[in-house]
Amino acid sequence: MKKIFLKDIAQALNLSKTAVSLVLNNRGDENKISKDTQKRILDFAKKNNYRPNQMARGLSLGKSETIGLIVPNISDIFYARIAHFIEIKAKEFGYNVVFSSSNENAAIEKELIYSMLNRQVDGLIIASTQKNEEDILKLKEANFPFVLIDRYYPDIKTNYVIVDNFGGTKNMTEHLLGNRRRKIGFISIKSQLDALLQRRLGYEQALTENGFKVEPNYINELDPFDYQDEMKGAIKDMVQGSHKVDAVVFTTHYLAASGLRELKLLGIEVPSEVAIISFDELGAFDLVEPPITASKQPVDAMGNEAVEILVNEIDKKNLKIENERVLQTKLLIRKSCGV
Amino acid sequence: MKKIFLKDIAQALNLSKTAVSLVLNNRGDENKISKDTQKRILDFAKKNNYRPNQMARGLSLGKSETIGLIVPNISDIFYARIAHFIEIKAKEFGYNVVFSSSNENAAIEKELIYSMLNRQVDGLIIASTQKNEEDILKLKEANFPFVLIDRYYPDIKTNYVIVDNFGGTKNMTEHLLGNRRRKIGFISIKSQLDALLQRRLGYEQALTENGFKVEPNYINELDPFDYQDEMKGAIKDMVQGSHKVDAVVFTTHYLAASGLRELKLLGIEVPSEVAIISFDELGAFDLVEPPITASKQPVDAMGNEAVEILVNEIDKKNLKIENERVLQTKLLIRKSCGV
DNA sequence: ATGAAAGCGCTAACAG
DNA sequence: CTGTTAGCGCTTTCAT
Repeated sequence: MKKIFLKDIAQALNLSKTAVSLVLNNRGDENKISKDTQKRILDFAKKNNYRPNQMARGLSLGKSETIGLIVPNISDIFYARIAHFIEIKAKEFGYNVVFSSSNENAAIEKELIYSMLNRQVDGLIIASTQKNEEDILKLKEANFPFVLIDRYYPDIKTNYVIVDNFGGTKNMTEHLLGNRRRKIGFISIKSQLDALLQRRLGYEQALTENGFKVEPNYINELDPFDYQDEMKGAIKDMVQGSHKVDAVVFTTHYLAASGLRELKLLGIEVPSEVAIISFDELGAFDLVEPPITASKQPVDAMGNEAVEILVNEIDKKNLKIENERVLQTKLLIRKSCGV
Repeated sequence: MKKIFLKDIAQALNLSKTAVSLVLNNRGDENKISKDTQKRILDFAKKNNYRPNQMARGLSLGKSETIGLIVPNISDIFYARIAHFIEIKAKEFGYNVVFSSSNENAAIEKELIYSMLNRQVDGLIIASTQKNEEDILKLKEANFPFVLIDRYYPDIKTNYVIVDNFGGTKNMTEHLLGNRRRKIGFISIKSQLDALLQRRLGYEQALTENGFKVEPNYINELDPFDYQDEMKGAIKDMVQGSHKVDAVVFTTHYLAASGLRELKLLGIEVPSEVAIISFDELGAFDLVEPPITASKQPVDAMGNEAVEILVNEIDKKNLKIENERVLQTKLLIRKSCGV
């Protein structure tokens, strides 16, 4: 375990640091260093377990071979899974990943971005609060490699990998319509997030396109930090109140879970009395009673493509990878929407 | 966004780099630098958005203010949640965290440990595969700060924060016994993990202590990478076969979920035909039908304490924080165990 | 084919 | 109170 440095191996082998460095970075051949010398260096390094100090290397190279990941909350299974795929893909390209959670707070996110820049990350993957237009613009102007995931800035041209929120929700709503539900409620989160707006638009479009009209009373957007408490009222009002909704679209997995919890407490039968459907999926949605029909997001593709685009940017290979990706969700039909 | 360096601000203000560095590191007073000069420096830095290069700083200081986190799989909600708490706590102390998943593979874990060391992390938090005794020992001998979480090495004296696996499972089993279940099955994962061994011992102890004997046929340990497939057979055998078990203890949340899935497929009623109980909890276990009684692990405390112990180690403050922590689980009684 | 030397940006003795 | 100087460990130009 005792540390050995570049110069140690140079001394031991009676060579220059240059030679050693070159060989260790696989540039021995191109610098015409004798096969024999190369072998000696490599062997010695292996034998003594040489491990370059990445801070020194990074300082010298001006890069860290690290990518930064900023998400609202790493303990949200959705982001955790994305992180997982990002990690795997990043490693393929030789990058490490450092993560931080913004807690959906723009100020924190801003701080995180700069903190990561100080840390000399080579690129950034951000699931932004969408309230940091300014800093995203700065990144862009500075030509710093980054890609947005999950959420993007419609007004800024950047790399991004998102999901078709509009289409996904439209599809969900049509599924409900197809199951002869006519009074379809919509429970979402009060937020400026474009994703959430798109989900509402998708819902509305499905209705109008099919000749139904959008009933504002059927729409309820809850406080993001207080949705659990507000859910009870929302459900009562929508399902038991005068509206008598016969289905509800939940725009996130945790809303669907929370909603179902309340429905159960109120003794309301799903799907006979009310059908429910969820945008985004939870691992146990198939075990819940009734199993919840949900639109599954392609987290794997999201993570993979984000890294690919990012690394491409970093390397400036400019392989012309398409860098504005809108992925499709997949409807998993279970029992919560009836027949 | 244009980068500004320490020397830029020194030049601009006609000062030395030293002065600037000192002030920026809050050591202005102790070095008797005039309040006025300090203010000028601070103001200028703020105004020009000075951000020190952490690689340079780290190289110079010999530390990175980063802690490394190695877990089996960051997309497992259990580890994701721990990561979340670790992140928060680490930030309190001024540390960033870089994570990597070992995929429960000792070789990968080993590689990760060294890769993180190269990255000059100041300390490590590891949920180890428990197959890297050698490297853990090396860390210890090298006096490198680290703390084990979730899994530890019984034979090595280290810092660790784990959970009372034995007690938790004993408690679960007794709960079943208390509900008049007499033929209690046990489904776990085939593994060398001490945690899993302890869970089995807890189960067995509960039985013998209460005058029942351990029936090997009631115990089934599945392949970690193939448990989904093997689950069907296990359930069939145990519940429908000659054994006719009337309860089963699952040692992880994913086993419980998988087991319940099979139970449902086979049309077996829970809890009337068979009760189930889970070590460790999933967010939706209260929504599942029936809601699953589970032993909840204190992920928050686990993350928090791990960081506290680690930072204490790093700072060598030696505050004599107790550094071998065994936390208690909490049984959440729901409906899957009957009355 | 190999080595000397400068430099990445910052910190820290030490000397004034 | 401030500045000079010497590193931290590695990469890289430029001679040789």
